[in-house]
Parts: sequence; C-alpha cells; structure tokens
Amino acid sequence: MTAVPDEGLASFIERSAAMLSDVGWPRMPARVFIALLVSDSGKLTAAELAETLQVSPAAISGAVRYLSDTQIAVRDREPGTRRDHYQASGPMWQQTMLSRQQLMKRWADALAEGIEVLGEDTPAGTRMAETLAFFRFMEAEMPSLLAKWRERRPEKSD
Amino acid sequence: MTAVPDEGLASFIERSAAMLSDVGWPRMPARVFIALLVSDSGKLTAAELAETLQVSPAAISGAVRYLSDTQIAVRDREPGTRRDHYQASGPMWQQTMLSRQQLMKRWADALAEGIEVLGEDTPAGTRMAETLAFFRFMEAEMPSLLAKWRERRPEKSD
DNA sequence: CATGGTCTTCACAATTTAGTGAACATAGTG
DNA sequence: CACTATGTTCACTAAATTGTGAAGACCATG
Repeated sequence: MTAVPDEGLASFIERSAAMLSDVGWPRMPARVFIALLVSDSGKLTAAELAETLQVSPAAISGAVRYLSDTQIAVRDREPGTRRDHYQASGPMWQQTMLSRQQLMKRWADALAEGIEVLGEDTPAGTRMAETLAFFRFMEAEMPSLLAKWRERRPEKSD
Repeated sequence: MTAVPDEGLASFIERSAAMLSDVGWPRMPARVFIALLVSDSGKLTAAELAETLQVSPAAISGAVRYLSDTQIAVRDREPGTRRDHYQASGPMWQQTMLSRQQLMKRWADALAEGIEVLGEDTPAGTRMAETLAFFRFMEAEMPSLLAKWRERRPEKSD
C-alpha cells in the first residue's frame, strides 16, 4: 500500500497524464485516471489518490466527478463504510475505442452539417462528403475488427 | 471571392474549430485549418484567412507556422509574387489517420515504458501489456483497412 | 535605390484554466 | 445525540493561453 509512488512511477504518471492533456483532457482528471490505471488493484480511494498525486482533496473531488460524469471511471462504495473507491470503467483499449467512436460521431455530424451549409455540389462540399464517407466506412468496419481482436485474445473476456 | 463568409459558414467554422480545440488543437490553427477546408479551392492567402476569420495578420502568421511545423498544411508561393498560399496537406481523412497513427505510436511507447516501470508480472503491468498488444493489433490492421477503403472509392486517388 | 506590400516578431492585456484552503455538509459510530 | 471521518463547494490566486497592435524585416518592382 505504498501510497506515494517511487520517483519513476510518479514521473510516468505525470508524463502519461500530460499526453492525455495534449488531447484535450483536463489535467487533474488525466492524472487521476492514470493513477488508477497503474495501481495494482485498479481501484483507489480519494485519500489514496490525493496522497499518490500530492494534491488536495478538493482537486480529487473535482477530478473524480469529471471521470464519473463522462463515464470514464466508476465510483463504488463498499457497504458499511463511507469511503468511495474509484476505478476505470473498462480496460484501457476499450475506453480508447469508445472515445474514438464518440469523436467520430461528432465529426460525422459536423461534416453532414457542413455539407448542407456549403452545398454538396461545391468543391468543399464534395471533399467533406468524401471524408464523411470515410468516417462512416471506418465506423462500419470497427465491429468486425474488434471481433477479430477478441478472437485473437480469447483469454481476456472484458 | 467573398472573403467574409456568410453567417452560417462562419458559425460552422467556429464550431468545427471548437471541436478541434476540444481535442487539443490550439484555437487559431484550428480555425485556419477549418477555413482552408471549407474554401472552394482549398487554398487561401494569409490576407484571405485574416479577412475570413476576422483576426489580425499576426494571429494568422502564428497559426500557419504551427500548421506548417506540424505538417498539417503546406505553404506555397507562386513565383513572381510575395503572397503565400496555404492549403491542407492532404484530404481530411488522411490527416485524421495520420494524427491517429502518431498518437498511437506515442501511447505505445508510453505503455512499453510503463510496463518496464511497473514490471510485466504486476497486475497493472499485465493490463498495460494487454493494451499495448491491442494498439499494435490496430496498427497492424490499418494498412489493409485503408486498402479496402481505397478499393471501394477508386475514383478518388489522393 | 526608394517604395509599398507582405510577413514576422515581440511585449502586452484579456481570458481561461488549475489547484488550494477553508468552510460546509453528510453519514456512520459510540 | 455529539463526534469523527469523508467528501463537496466556493472564493481566490497562480499560471498558461490567446490574440492584438506596433515595430521591424524582407523582397519585387518602378
């Protein structure tokens, strides 16, 4: 239960969180998420998170709320105690795919709207239609790709 | 050559740029990039960009430098003039895939390092190894997926 | 070789984002 | 029914980001 990670781990957490930050995550949720990932059990209490990351309880509170709201992590409380435990709501690759999917959806919607605004017969409209078609293609291909992955790694079912 | 886009287009540009901003793009480069995408020719001068987006030349200068540095857009100058033209360096779907690939690479490296820091036999190390394997799997599948896409849309060769 | 158009740099002001500490709320315990 | 452990909210400061205007650099041309 070493709450304070060794130097190497702490730096790994920080750098990984920075990568998430680079793709738009708020800083503290990113740190908390990585801290959860690198913990042995995959579960930590607010106090453990605060200790691991050397930040205030207030910061943890805000971060876990973000992670809950966005369904990246789940909060669960063992009955008979008031201590919440947090853990990532799925394996990392699954979360990656999930967020990618949501992003694709957003872009597809935006593109559809752009095509409408510009007109499908305009050069820009045509280019966007092409991109939209590509996104839809990728979306359609994902299920079978994921199936292939699961088939390859039958030992892990989550 | 209406440099100032109509209300609908302007708002479309802003909202699309905001989406890029949400995934980590600096604001102005995002706006410039979208402005290029929605332009008829796909090419605009610095002056046209400034006019379209209603921002200062200085802002455009910084943004196009960012886009050049990151190879998202290319600068080209017609001989005999001092006016630079900028355009996205490839179709949007290609850029999407490219940036995704780079991101995957970064994560793969980080994960490999994390596994080393944590030890492959630890629970967290094992989870990360699993994720790394997934990323490598996706990376390996991409070429054939792209091939399939190109096959489907032979009319567009870029 | 001076002019003017084009692009860049830089210091600065405005805005946004992060994180803290302190006060507050809430629920289980003796 | 206090008491304590846990979590949340809020006002505030520090820091990062964004975009501007003004000054400067650079080059094609008359």
